[in-house]
Amino acid sequence: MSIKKATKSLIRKPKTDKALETKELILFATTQILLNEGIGSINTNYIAKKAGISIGTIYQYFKDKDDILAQLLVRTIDARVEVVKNAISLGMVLNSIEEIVAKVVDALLSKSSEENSKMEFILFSYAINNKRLLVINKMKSNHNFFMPILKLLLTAKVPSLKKRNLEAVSFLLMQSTRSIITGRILNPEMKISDEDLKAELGKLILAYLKA
Amino acid sequence: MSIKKATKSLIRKPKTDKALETKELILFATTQILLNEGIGSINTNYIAKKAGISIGTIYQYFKDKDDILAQLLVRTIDARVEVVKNAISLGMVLNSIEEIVAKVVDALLSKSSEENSKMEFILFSYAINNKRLLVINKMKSNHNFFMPILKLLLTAKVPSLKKRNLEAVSFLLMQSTRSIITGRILNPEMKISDEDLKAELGKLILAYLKA
Amino acid sequence: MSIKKATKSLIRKPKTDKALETKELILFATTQILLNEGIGSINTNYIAKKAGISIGTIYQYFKDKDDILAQLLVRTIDARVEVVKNAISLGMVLNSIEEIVAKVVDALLSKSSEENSKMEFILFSYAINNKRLLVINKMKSNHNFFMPILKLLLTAKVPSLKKRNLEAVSFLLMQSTRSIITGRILNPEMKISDEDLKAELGKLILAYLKA
Amino acid sequence: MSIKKATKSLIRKPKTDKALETKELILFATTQILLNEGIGSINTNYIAKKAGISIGTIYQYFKDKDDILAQLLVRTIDARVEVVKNAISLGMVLNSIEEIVAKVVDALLSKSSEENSKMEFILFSYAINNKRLLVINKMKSNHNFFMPILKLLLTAKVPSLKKRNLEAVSFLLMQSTRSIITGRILNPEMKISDEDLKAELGKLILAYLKA
DNA sequence: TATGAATGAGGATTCATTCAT
DNA sequence: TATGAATGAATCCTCATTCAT
Repeated sequence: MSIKKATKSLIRKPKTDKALETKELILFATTQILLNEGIGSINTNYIAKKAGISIGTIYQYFKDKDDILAQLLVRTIDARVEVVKNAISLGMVLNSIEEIVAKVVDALLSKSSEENSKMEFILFSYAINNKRLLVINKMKSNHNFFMPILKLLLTAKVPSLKKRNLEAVSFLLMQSTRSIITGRILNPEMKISDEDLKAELGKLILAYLKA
Repeated sequence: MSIKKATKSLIRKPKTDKALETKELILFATTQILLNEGIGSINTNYIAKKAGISIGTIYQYFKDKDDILAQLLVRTIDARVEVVKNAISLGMVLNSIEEIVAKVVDALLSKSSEENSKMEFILFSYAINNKRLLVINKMKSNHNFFMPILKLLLTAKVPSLKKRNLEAVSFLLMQSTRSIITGRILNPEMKISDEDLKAELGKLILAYLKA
Repeated sequence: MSIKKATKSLIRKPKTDKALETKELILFATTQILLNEGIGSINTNYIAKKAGISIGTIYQYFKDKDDILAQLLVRTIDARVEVVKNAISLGMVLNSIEEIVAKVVDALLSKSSEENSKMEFILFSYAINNKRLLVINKMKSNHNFFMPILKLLLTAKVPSLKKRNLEAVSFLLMQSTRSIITGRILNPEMKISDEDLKAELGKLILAYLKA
Repeated sequence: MSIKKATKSLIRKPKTDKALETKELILFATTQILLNEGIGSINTNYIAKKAGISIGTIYQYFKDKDDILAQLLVRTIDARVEVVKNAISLGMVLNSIEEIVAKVVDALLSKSSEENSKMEFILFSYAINNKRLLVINKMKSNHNFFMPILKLLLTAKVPSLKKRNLEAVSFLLMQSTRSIITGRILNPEMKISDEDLKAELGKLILAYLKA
């Protein structure tokens, strides 16, 4: 997450259990601060305090502050990929497109995905706004991994899509889905029920696929 | 040794042409920095330098740094509202829903809206991530102004919508559209042509409305 | 763009000897500047320079500049209380009122109390003039601690006082004494000898008590 | 009130009524701010605003900020002198010392003297704390003017004083009186009534004179 | 005389990072 | 490995004062 110098790099790769735990402590504390107080409250001394360790220790495990955020974003993205994978992989490829969409939408909008979505928004916009290349590349590599699978699935299930710009279709689908998830989180007092939201998102995706 | 002095803010409300011009200079410089270097590069001394004025002058017209960004976001949002207004207002209420959607999509994705969209993303995520209430309220009041109009238009043109949760439908439409616009800007090397994007976004909206 | 971040204050409570020493260094440097150059010359960079530390270190131990002054005033007040306590506590309650007054006056006007008195004037008037509540409250709590003792002592030694407004008597005694001490310090070229001053102050107090 | 440079000095000595009024406006606004908000809220732009004039105009009548405060202090001191003069001058030299003391105490502690006392405290401690020579000298010249008169009066009325250090006696009297006046103002919630305070101050002075 | 836009030195504070122990 | 004291560059903001109109 840093474009700066590349001098010393004696970052410990934690091997002992204890060390691994310490690293988790740091990432956990950071997550808590991000979710509860926002990225404006993130600073290394505060993270150390929340994690119950000393500031020096942070630098045993992370190159710098951005490194913490970057690793956290990577985790967050991976977690979301996992969610989607789990929603589909269960032999579901045999199901109808309606069922698949329902499953995926359900997984993405589930309560358990909420924190991840919020983290993704916070960290992603931070990375974008500060031109953090590492993170942006991670997003892209992720995109590149997912796109072929999505395209394959789509053309298999909705043959009519073959005639359309699949790149664009996938892009629209992903962006829409992402923004609706985030929108709900950023508007906690929104009156729309989870059920309605899931139903409408499913409807939007299917209608668009068959358009 | 505990209570701060509450000096009245002596912000100048520019009345001279000269003063008004200076204020514009500051806002323009800030915009340039935001678009070209990102919000991470924003600092008052740099703004002053870019604007060709002294640091003190900034504080004649703005309460603090955030005040500059807030005023800029307000402008940005107003500009987008204007774009949509212009796209619709031309007696177009008589046209078909297809034509209306095409016009609006065209306006929103036009080259001239690009900077605004980027600004909106930068400033909005900054405001959200730093819990800036003023801005969030501005977004809401804007939302509250637009929603009734949107609902009216939708039910008039697509009667079948009356049976659905209009709140949810509007929310999905607005979020999707917004994120697709932003997504294109954040991915400048994306291979999808503007024409394809406009066509697909129109398709998405119409398909969803008729779903 | 309107609400400030409320980062928890990460003030170090010095536990190492080193740290404790550093904090003393800061307080000592501040005292020197106050006594020699006046509160108009106080600024954090200058304090750091005089203390031989970096500016950041100050903020490891003090919330802000006022916090340094406040802690210094608390010390100053406590020191004066100590002076009076020591002057009386030595089984002196058995002595005559004349002896007690003489002892207290002697202690308060002693050379060793001079710096304290000057500090008290400087810091107290700063606190008053800038509406610093913390300090004012400290003064009051101090007053509340001392008043009952003073009243007890006075009525025991000068029974006739029972008929008078003890609150007022104590107030006049304390204010007069304080201002005479300060007056001498603020007028270093005054021609009155220390002996004369002590004698006269004693006379004033006793005469008033017996009035 | 300034030890700084002595370059340009094109200070207007107001001759027209209008100009005189403007100067009064400035002094009045400054007084209001000092009394209501404290010296920490004094700044030239704020004074100009409160006075309803432009910042530039201030510099037509005053050399710099300190000049305003200095002129205000001179006025304040003169006003107090006037109060004492008026209390005595009315052929009262023929009265008893008890009557004279009562009159003076009454005048000094009167409601109409309150603002003056507060101003004196604020401005005087400001001047002392910032080593403003002009003001300190004004205080001294005032002192030098008053001392002989006070001494004359005292020896005439209380012959026994001739044996004592008159310099010291006068000093103690003036300091005590001053501090009691100020003390009351700085402790507005003090429970002692004005009547009691006046009576006690009179008692203190007389008892001391006859000691 | 009056205006008020502009200036910029001065001073307060933050926070990522280093390094001796 | 862990600690935490120390650093100081970076940034924000204030306010007395000037000067062109």
